[in-house]
Amino acid sequence: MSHGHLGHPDEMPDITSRQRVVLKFIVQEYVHRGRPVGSKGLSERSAIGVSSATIRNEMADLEAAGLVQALHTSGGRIPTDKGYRYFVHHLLDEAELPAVDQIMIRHQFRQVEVQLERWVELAAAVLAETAGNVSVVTAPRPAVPRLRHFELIGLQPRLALLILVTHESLVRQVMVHWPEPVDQATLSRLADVIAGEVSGLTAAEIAARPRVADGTARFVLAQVEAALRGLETVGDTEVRHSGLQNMLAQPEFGGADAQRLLDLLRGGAFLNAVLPQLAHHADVQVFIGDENPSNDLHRFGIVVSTYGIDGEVTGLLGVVGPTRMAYGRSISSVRYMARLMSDLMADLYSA
Amino acid sequence: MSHGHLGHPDEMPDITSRQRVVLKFIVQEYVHRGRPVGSKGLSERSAIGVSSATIRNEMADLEAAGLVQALHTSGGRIPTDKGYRYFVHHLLDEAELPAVDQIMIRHQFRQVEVQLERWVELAAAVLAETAGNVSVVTAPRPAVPRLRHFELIGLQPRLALLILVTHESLVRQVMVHWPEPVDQATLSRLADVIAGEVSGLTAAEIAARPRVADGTARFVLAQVEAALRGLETVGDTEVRHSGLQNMLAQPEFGGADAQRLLDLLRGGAFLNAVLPQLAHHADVQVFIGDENPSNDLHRFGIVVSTYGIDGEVTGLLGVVGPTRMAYGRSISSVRYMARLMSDLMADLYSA
DNA sequence: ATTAGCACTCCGGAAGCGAGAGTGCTAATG
DNA sequence: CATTAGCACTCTCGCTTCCGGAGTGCTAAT
Repeated sequence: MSHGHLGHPDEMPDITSRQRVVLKFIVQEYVHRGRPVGSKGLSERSAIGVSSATIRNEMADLEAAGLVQALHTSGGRIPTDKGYRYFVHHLLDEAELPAVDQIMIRHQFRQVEVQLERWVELAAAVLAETAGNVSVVTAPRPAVPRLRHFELIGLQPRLALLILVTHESLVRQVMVHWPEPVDQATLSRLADVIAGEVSGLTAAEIAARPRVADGTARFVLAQVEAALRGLETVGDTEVRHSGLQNMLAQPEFGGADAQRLLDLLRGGAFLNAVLPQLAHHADVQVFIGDENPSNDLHRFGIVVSTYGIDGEVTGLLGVVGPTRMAYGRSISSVRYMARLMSDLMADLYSA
Repeated sequence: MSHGHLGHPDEMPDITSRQRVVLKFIVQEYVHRGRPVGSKGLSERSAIGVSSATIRNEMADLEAAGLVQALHTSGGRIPTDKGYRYFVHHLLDEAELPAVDQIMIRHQFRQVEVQLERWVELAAAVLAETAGNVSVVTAPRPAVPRLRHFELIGLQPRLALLILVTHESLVRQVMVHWPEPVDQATLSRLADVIAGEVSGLTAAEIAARPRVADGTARFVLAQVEAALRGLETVGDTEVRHSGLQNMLAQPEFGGADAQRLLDLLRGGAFLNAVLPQLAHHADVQVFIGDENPSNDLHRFGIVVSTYGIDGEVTGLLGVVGPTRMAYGRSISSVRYMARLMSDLMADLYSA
């Protein structure tokens, strides 16, 4: 029952086992119904078998321990961020994603075109659906991409399309303006020659090579290097998201919060906030409320995992929701999707 | 002052020139402040110089003509869809986009990587920004794409990446599973041979060719044809959108409407609804409220234009907002962006 | 044709009110 | 000693009520 991997290793308050049951029920009930939960309803609806008065005492203790709070003098308790965290750490029975969902998801992936971009897209859609929240997925990036192949296709006398494929099967296309007109024959020749020399290298290795004499060749090399380097930098990574409807449907998350989240997702702020916090172990990580790095995220809960092939290509995938979210389901979904995407990457990458 | 091109050619009611002034003021004021406008405020704030009583009479006439309506017995008038339409047709002084904005926009386009996908993305962002609404942009599609070049890159013994470039400089990449292992040398040979035969052709023309004997070659051809055909069908065209924040900021557009719009934008329903309505002349078109084809759109206003090179590649670009939106600004923005994108396409496509 | 004046209507926010739910405390109970 | 019934108290929420302000149509005067 201990899941130290799911988050911060802060020591948690000691509470009795019955208090744990109460806390668990409060979290589940509040997540489910959205209303603070009181002693009476708890003693009746739960199978705990003690009277409301006893519950009240336990609740008082839980409140003293900082795990729940009462918004108003009367009106039941809701979990604090710390309460959620305790729940996620110690109280969550981690079920696998239901087999029905698993089958449905695999089926969808079989339907779709075999294409990285489509997978990422689909992963976002599926994740949003199964977790019932906003999902966030980045395309996988190689740690240090190596050039596998590149191609120059003349579009106009002074304009060509440079397509490069990395060893990790990522594709990038860039338009190149020539300083002077170049014909297709020259392009093909150039591509052949240069490809032979630099394929298998990283951007840094290409840059370190001795300079070639030919001006055009040097120019192409520079472009290739720049494009390859573009794949390295995580800064411009695009964050796919999906499922904003789910968030808007939440009553407590009116326009303002959704707006903030949108702003964060656009422009990479989200990634920059989350990424440095991500430890490198492979399992799902959870950030709840004020544990989040960015102030703008302190009303959200984040369940996130990396995926891909360790040391080769990795992407990020997770869900964002209100702190009051179904962490169990989200964790199952994220974990499953991360595994699935990793498998797909493995199929693609290694023989 | 007549702009018959902006929408439906329905005949409009005859109203006096003073009524036109009143209507214009009502639309502008309502768009700006979001509250119904009454006779008193209008007579004071506008430079019209008549008393509120006179305004009331004029308003009654406008209401009889179906151009404005009173939501409640007391509480001012708001424009009807028909009123907006009249405004857009006859009352709008169409200014060009301010020079400052133009410069700013061009600057941004110069900053960004020369790449079609980036342009589309940027166009969406810029349009949302300048129009202050949700923007919608599709990547340009050729009417009938012709193959310019394609490339086969082996990833694994039985998996290869098929990259094809059309005459219009669009790129598409598809993964191909071989029925049996094929090595890179064979791939290159295949690509060379086949490319020579089918480059310059459309999907239909490729399909019509006599069958080649070699099984693998036939397989490749089928894949190429399918991929090329995929570029023809508009069904799966992805609709980029941006600026949802702007919509959420509107008080009257709570979660429900935003949700509906999101649903529409996802899954291509939006395109399918708007596309058949689009006439083929090149200028901006406006759909207001119940003029919209889809019932789901009847609370929205749409300002949209095609862009690209006539008969060659065309895309769609526009903004969606509440019927109460600043049509003038939106039209300027859309028109300008359509021109800009068309110019960029022209640079790319023709010599 | 325009406008001042008037009686009327209706929205929207403030205030009031009771029901329901929840709380802490105390005293009784096993 | 833990548990629980009972009680007095508090607070929210939804309801009504109640104006003030803004807007309207109509009529009569200019």
